[in-house]
Amino acid sequence: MTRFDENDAFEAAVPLSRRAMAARPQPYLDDLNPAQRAAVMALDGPVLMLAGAGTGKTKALTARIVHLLDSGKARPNQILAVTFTNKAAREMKDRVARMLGQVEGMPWMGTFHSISVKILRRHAELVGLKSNFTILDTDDQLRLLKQLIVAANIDEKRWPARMLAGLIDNWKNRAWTPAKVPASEAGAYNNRGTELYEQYQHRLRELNATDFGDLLLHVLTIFQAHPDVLAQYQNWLPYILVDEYQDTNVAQYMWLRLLAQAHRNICCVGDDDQSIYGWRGAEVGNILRFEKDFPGAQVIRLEQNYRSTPHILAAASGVIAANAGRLGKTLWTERQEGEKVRLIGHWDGEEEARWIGDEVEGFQRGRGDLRLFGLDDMAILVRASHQMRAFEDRFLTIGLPYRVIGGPRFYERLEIRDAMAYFRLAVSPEDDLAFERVVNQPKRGLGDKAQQEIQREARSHGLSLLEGARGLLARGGIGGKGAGQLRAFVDGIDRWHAITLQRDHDHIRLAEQILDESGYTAMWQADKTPEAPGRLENLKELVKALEQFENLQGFLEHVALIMDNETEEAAEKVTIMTLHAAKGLEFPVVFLPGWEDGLFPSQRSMDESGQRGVEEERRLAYVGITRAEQVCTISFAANRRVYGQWQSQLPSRFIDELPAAHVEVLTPPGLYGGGYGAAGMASSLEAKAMRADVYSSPGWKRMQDRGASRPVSQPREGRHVTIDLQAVSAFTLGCRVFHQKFGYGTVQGIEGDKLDVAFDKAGAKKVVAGFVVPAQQADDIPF
DNA sequence: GTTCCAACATTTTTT
DNA sequence: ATGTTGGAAC
Repeated sequence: MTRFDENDAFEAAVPLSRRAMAARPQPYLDDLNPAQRAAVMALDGPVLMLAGAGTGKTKALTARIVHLLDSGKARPNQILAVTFTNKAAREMKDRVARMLGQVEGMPWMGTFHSISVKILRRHAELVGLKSNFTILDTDDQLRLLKQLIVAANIDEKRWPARMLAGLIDNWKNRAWTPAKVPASEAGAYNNRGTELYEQYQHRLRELNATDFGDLLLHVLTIFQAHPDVLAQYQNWLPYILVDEYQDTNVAQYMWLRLLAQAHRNICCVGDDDQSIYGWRGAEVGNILRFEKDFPGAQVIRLEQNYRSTPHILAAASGVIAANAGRLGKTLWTERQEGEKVRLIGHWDGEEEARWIGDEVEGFQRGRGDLRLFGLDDMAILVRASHQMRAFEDRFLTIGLPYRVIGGPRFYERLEIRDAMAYFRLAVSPEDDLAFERVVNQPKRGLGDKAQQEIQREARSHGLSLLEGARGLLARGGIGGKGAGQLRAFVDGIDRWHAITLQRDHDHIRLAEQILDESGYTAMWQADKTPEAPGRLENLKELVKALEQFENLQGFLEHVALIMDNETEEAAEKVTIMTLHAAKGLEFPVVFLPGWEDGLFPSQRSMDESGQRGVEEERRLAYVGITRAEQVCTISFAANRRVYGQWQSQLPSRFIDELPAAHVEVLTPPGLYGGGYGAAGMASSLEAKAMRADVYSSPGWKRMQDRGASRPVSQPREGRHVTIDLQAVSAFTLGCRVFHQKFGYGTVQGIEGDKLDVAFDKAGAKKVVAGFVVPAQQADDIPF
């Protein structure tokens, strides 16, 4: 973690010296194109940099920072540079450092959350917190909510805590404090949503804790309620830069607007076509209305692409063109060479994995006239993480080294979270959530009963759980084997806590001591399940990670905000990851498998968000294609096993949108000459004929022999039926409908453009009317 | 208090 | 198919 001087960050703005104004060579401007240079030089007034994929936006952004400093306009601590991820923040820091040779003085470069924490620690008392508040992660949050749900006598089965957590998160993303949640949301979570939200916030305050949403929301509240504090920050930070602006949610937007109001010197960089986080509150609208929010804003488009071949750009543009309401950009490149985007259909998912494995090996050895590619140059980008498995299986079989990005993160693993809870207890023994997590981990014979006793004791005296336990032991309120174990646990915490208070204690040694004395290490050593050795390994790694910090406290703070795990192994490997994880990356060779309707675009996205959902999926397709520098291969399978069930698939509607002139359709290899290779590009009638062909093919018979079931009739027309809002009237209560994925069902309810449908096979689901057809329409289509 | 089995869900993910 | 979770049996 980059260390910075607290005082430096909060130092009042000092008039600039003249020395910086002196003429100096400005090499960082030299290798910019005209658009980039315009974005860098426009230092007065609001700027929106619309930067398409691969157009050098990070370069322009960092050059702008350097220019701000170099021209003497701003001192390093006067620039607020916000990103979404730690990775992006790190990259920006690195690049500024490379251009300038130092970043120590840039205390306000970081993620929305890390900057918010810095502000909130200073003004915590304004929102009823102490400045040493703890930051809860999703797990702690859920446990807290569960307690509230139980206390409120709600059936947790029908109203899961996850749902409430999601709801509260959504509200916080929209900057709604409990008091500001609009009446229209009153029905949420069985009519008790707002009430529980309020209780939750109350509990958090009692625990002197915040969740991630609070970090932003509290700062927002402070800014709104205390104009003097806001004015202070406005003066401190007259220059604002924002990366990935298309991903900001309403709370972040308000946060930014308040800070930018005074000086109006804000530069936002983003690409409306790459907004793929709508489902977690990102508002494309923020970028679309930038010019309205900041009148007189300059909009600068970066359109020259330095990454991909013309064919790849054309394919991506063709797909994204189908979206409505874009700001619009036309990517171009000076490059001439390059091959077309390749499209291939496969019989099933396994064949697809096999083929891609072969291709990867082919590229590695050098394929025809193409240059050799290393494994690091190749990536497989999937829509959903469960698609990764097929590739892992295949690559293991053929011994192809691969790396999966986006598995469960290190700090989210069970054993790491347990160990961290022990550390938390050692640092702050009053941390009740940590106490709860590990009192009985390893098993100490302290089950529900004993824990309830501790709770009661603590609550009745207004003490922490640890003190409650101590009190219970003192008055003999607990008996048997549990008592001795609890005594040892309490003593242990006291002992460890005492050590943390010593100056110059060895915190690494302490960590080892905690894990040993608590019996936690022993617990995993005794465990004979196959994953136990791995877990022990992880614990060792955790202790090693401590070396970079001065004490446990600093480490815990870091982990709460960072939560990532960048163990980069050197060996060459193919990368497998989701499309979401791939944003911001690039690879010479990209494979995009699984382009089948229902998988990509995802059925759920369409059912829940209708046309808006399809548009976001389409942006995801755009992100996918534009990751490729030289070779981009899109593929789909006619049959796929989904949750252990064979399903016949239709090529993605996005395949229909690919501009044929830039696509090379590869003949499907193998036995099954069903003609699926071009199905996605054929007219619907032809496609239907081809499907009929496939179902009568020997290949399909063979699949049936292997246990595949005959697919539900999936009318291709269904994919393109778009029923406008009035046409919801085509549906009545009780009418029969047909859905691509779930088959036949009966309409149970109608709300707006959503239908509540009881499907014969899949149970009750809510779907957008545009994505089901009246049953008789489906019956008309022969199969 | 612990272990085992049936029911259940199952896009995407950062902080 | 597979992993998680809650409740019943031990």
